[in-house]
Amino acid sequence: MSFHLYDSVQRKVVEFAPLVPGEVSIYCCGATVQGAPHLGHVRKEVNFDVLRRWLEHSGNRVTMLTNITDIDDKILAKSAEAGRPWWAHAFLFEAAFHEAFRALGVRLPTYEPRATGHIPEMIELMAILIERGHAYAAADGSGDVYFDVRSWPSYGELSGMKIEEMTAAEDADPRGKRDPRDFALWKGAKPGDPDSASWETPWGRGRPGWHLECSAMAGKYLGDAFDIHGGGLDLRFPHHENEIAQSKAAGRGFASYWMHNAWVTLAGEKMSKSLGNTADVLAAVNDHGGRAVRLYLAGPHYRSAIELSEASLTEAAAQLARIDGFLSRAKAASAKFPEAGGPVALPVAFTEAMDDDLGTPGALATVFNTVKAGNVALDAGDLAAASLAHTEVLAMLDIFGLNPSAPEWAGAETEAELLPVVDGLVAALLEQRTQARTRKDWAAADAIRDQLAAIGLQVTDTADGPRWSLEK
RNA sequence: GGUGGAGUGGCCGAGAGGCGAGGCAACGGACUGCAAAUCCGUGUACACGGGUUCAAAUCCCGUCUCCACCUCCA
Repeated sequence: MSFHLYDSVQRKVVEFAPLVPGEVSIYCCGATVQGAPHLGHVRKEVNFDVLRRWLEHSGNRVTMLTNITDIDDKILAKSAEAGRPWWAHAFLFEAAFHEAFRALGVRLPTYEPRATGHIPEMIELMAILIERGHAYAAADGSGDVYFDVRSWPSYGELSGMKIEEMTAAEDADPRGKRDPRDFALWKGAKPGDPDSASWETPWGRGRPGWHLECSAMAGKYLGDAFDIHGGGLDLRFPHHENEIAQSKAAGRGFASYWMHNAWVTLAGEKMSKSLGNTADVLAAVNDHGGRAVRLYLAGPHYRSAIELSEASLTEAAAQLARIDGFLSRAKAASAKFPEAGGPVALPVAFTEAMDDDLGTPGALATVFNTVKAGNVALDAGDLAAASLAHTEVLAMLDIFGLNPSAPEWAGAETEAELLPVVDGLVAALLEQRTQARTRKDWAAADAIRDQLAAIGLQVTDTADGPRWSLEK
């Protein structure tokens, strides 16, 4: 079975066929860098990072494009509040997003263009749309440029909404719009806006509307047509609907497939800045570890809402501990493993699950089944089977981005440098404990173990001798 | 009002006509000096009411509840 995905336009799972076999282009709407990232934001990054890894594993060269919206109403408003230039504000939070991604092992996209760096491409796109009769400069001379939704018959193809049934926002100021449902491609500069926040166009000074930048940048880096467009479910309307309209009306093929990830919820409600129910990414990583948070986000299916709680993060950490427990057990025995022959094939159940619309829950179940099989093999002294399970588990964790020895988790250099030192010290103590146990001095043996436990080191006795691990 | 989605065991979370995904927690057992880890075992779950079918968590009809989007949102 080849890769299948749920396409939000067709509303069903369909076979995936890239425009160019072996090459996949993905555009994924990125952050508006107006404030700090929360767990909801990073779910999208983790989900699409797993998609990217899976497509690459399946033999594709993936070009991943994620934009940064570094100019918009909120950035201007919030930077003014904070008393810093809008561009400094945007950069501050761009860095915060990057830090959150790093903490979760999310790889940087292939390209990550900023909206403000692509004004000429936007002007070009607007010129085409105006020429074709799909856009117009506002009659009030404000410098606004609008897309004429009535000029585009298939407007609504993604969201399923009909223009007649759309209710215009109550507080919307129609300004120079011909129809209240027309959306802004470009926003004319307003009095009081910083000079640096507007650019010259044939229709007056102004700045990009939110929707236009994505079409302009996707066109520049991925071409008129590309494979997958992704983003959060809330972007389906209006943002993605508008992207489709303005791109196709300009004669571009745009995306073949649309993928949308669901929410992280808190008490059943979507996490969002406007509701104020956000959870800080770095705090969660600090409490539970980046890999546990990543597992929490990547384990459930990307189209299911997931409820955030302290318990759900703790459980993810427990799941990871089970996997890591096997990995360290297998590593301890690996010196005796037979030579591996050839590349590792992933378990069929894993591949089938992932090929079916990125079925991470089924794929994760396969990880656990393989962990169990590996533990059974270790118990039975079946080194060949244990070795196979070990390599399979690592290969599956690579797809999830959870392989503990992968570069993205080796980031903490000091940790990596200190590890051999700690290992040597603990080994010396464990040697003393082993001697105490040999002479059945349980009090002394337990004292050493308790001492280590007190500083967060857990000692486990195994047939191959004691092992230690850090409590999370 | 329009457009989508959801309700599954103590908890999280898959599945989408027939065999109980997986994990966490709990209980029993094996192993262990003890513990931890590991393994073995233990569950008659699918919002409610009808219907179709040999068979329904899954399909149909109705009802209830919740969530999201409708030009700010991952």
